[in-house]
Amino acid sequence: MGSHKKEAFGTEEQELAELAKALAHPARIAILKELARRQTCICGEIVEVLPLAQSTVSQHLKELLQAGLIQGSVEGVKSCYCINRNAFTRFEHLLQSFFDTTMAQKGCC
Amino acid sequence: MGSHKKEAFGTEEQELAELAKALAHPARIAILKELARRQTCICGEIVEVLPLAQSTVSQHLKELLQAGLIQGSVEGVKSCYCINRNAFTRFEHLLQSFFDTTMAQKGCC
DNA sequence: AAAATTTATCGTAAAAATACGATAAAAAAT
DNA sequence: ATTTTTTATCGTATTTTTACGATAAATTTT
Repeated sequence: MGSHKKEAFGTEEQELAELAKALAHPARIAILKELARRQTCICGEIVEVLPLAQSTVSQHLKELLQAGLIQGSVEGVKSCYCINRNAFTRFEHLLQSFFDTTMAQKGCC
Repeated sequence: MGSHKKEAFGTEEQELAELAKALAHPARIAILKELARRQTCICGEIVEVLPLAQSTVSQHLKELLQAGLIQGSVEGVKSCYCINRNAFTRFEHLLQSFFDTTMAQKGCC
């Protein structure tokens, strides 16, 4: 019990679910917004903006990285993150086709 | 410790995160697609389509209900679910403004 | 060289999500 | 009236997520 079972679904569904999961916490949405807001894609000032400990923010950043929504590069002792626009575009396309499918017909309830 | 901390963020961020979380599992995406596919918004044939136990599907349906993405009505012994188009529209708007914000400028990495 | 800064990772704890079987409750069929 | 069907809920086990403090590793600053 409590297993995965996610492999049993289509790859598009899995992909969309993964990306949606990355957005499934307000902290990560806030991080993405903050990364977009700063013209310099600077890093751990994010920690100052969020009401979370540094290690927790680092963990959220890691999840966003794994989902592919952000990119990171080390710059001296500071790490620099920024939005991965390609992944965002892919995300938009997946959502588009999802909404196209689900909103196609009138509701019946 | 594993507390919430979600209240510390903006309501729009919380709202979007909630909706994204509802999409954060392929089974729920598959359920929504199936509900949209059938012209009659019928119910637990979903169980036959998904590779999950009846109780698990029921649990996923409950989460979709709580997120507001579907509506349910009891019809005799069968329960009938269908997509809540209003919630979907709201979801689309929230995503729109999120993408508008995050895709506004060129990446810098 | 020593101290301070920055960030990732480890360890840990608590909470939430995932999944199933068993069971209950209600309606339909026999 | 009894049996069957349908679905929600309960109990439980496992896994994942969330969060923090402590620490390590690397680079600056002093």
